[in-house]
Amino acid sequence: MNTSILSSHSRLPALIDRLKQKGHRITPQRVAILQALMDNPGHPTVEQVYDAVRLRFPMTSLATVYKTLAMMKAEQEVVELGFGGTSRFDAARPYAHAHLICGRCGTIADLDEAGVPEIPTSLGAEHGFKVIHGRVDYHGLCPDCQAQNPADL
Amino acid sequence: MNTSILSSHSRLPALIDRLKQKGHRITPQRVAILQALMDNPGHPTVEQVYDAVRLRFPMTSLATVYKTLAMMKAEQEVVELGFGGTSRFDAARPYAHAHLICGRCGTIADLDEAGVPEIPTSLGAEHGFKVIHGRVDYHGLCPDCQAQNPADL
DNA sequence: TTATGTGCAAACAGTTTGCACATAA
DNA sequence: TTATGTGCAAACTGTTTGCACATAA
Repeated sequence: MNTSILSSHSRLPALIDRLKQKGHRITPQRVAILQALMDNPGHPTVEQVYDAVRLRFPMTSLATVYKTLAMMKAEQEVVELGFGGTSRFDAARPYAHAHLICGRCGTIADLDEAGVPEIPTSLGAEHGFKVIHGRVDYHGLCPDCQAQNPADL
Repeated sequence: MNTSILSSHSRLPALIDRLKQKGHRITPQRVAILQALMDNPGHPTVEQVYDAVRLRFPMTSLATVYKTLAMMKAEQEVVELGFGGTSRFDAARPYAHAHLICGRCGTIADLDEAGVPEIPTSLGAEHGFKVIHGRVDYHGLCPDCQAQNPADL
């Protein structure tokens, strides 16, 4: 179990309050979706969120998951990360992390606390762009794929 | 016109040679696709590459563009960048650049030569991961969207 | 009570694939 | 000559939407 001081236990109620104050209703489905997002330390696909949600609320539909994620994205509570075909979602976590993405097998590994530049809030001042979330990806080849096709490298 | 010292004029023949040496045939369609990729300083969608290609070779099909891009990705001559729904492609350019992505309107702006960390080749040594291409995105709100809905921010 | 959210199923958009024909080497 | 690439159209996958019903506030 994740024992991070930033686990969902401390962040979920605050998130619910923020959504309520913006006029969104808090349904059991949404609570389950929010929990699934905050409990997942990775970058789950919509399908993975859906599966996690159904453990609590089996009657939740995929469409509702999509709609709720869209709402949260609009409220900037979540960041949509496109990795190739499928979208993945990342609850706007306060700590930065980089991704190691294998171009051959598609594996996405996390690289916490390394190689990630601090988010330059100065960007806002210079370009008028308000930065919510910084993302760093390293595309390349994972060890397995390097070993499998040495001739191609 | 792009007057960069790294323009397609100097890079295209070398790219063609590399593909030939790997056993790929060089068809007129492929040349047009390669040129379109190298001439585009941004991160074109498949459709945009397709449109550019048709200016030279109107008979080129979309399927061929997809197939050629897949081949180039496998050969690591191009990086596929997923931004939300559609994929975009970036000829593996030797200079780093960051993206400013507006979560509301979807605009993607380039931020050359700023905020981009040098690609840590040390990653390879530590994790066995061979880095081909580093990517830095800043998700947030563009100036226009900040102005349009100040109440939501 | 009533504006908002849910669930289903149909519609969509982007991407991939199979196969007959064309062609680079 | 022949293995490889092309083009078409059909198939797929992930995502979005319309609408009747349910429900949080």
